[in-house]
Amino acid sequence: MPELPEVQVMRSYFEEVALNKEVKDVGFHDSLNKVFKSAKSVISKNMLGARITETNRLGKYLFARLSSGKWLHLHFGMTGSLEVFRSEEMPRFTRFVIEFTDGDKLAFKDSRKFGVVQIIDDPAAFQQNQKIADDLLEISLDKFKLGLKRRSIAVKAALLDQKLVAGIGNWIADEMLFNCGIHPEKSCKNLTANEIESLLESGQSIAKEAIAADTHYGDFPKHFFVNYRKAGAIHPDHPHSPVEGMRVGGRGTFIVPEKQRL
DNA sequence: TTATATGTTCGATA
DNA sequence: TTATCGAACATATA
Repeated sequence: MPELPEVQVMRSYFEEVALNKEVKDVGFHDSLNKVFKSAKSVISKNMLGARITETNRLGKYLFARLSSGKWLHLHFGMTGSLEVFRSEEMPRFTRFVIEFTDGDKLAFKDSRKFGVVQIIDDPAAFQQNQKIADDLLEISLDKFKLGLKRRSIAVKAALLDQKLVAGIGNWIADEMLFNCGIHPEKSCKNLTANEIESLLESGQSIAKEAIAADTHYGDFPKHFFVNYRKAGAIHPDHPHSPVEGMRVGGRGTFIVPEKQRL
């Protein structure tokens, strides 16, 4: 579930559980070591005995500052999430566990193992090295516009590119394009200034509303397109134009044809 | 059994 | 060289 709003909600959850607590132990549970982008010894060395002093987020990337000096970076891939447990058996698909001295254990779960657990110097350096753009909630209209202008790909593919703006994922991209009445395959270079502006506004308000609803699906505003995001569904505002599925930029994509013409 | 999945990266191609 | 596209990654679920 991890796009910007989901990661923001997980950040809050992480803070509730971990802030100012001391790490007593860490546990590694991925036999293929796919999610550990730093050596396990490095993760242990930096985390054992350290406290979590603050958190940060850029797009879908979550960071936790360690009192030992470096930062823990978590990325949730397609299927990552967090869950606290204590004496129970660890949750299904747990890949990484942070155990605190008060007995709480925080599980990083990720069935598909596209997630990341890693030690980094600091979020700013990480952003630079990975060439990640500004967060959707922070980016200026100018930067957003420039990023779109210098590409000639389908607008949806551009929105999903974290080097253009950080935090948009597949459902938010569809949501934005629906709101703005833009076909996902429209080329970036054919976007009008108005369309670009409304895309950014739309993306920001979607993210904020989703965070406000705690990213709980059932609590999303009724007008959210994601509620009707499957082929054949009928959006109440467009009773005669059933939702159509297609593939754009390699991703499942849904539109209301009547509203989003090429 | 087949298709799809809320993400990112890498290699091939233009 | 640079931009774009599609495959690949590992696994679960419908």
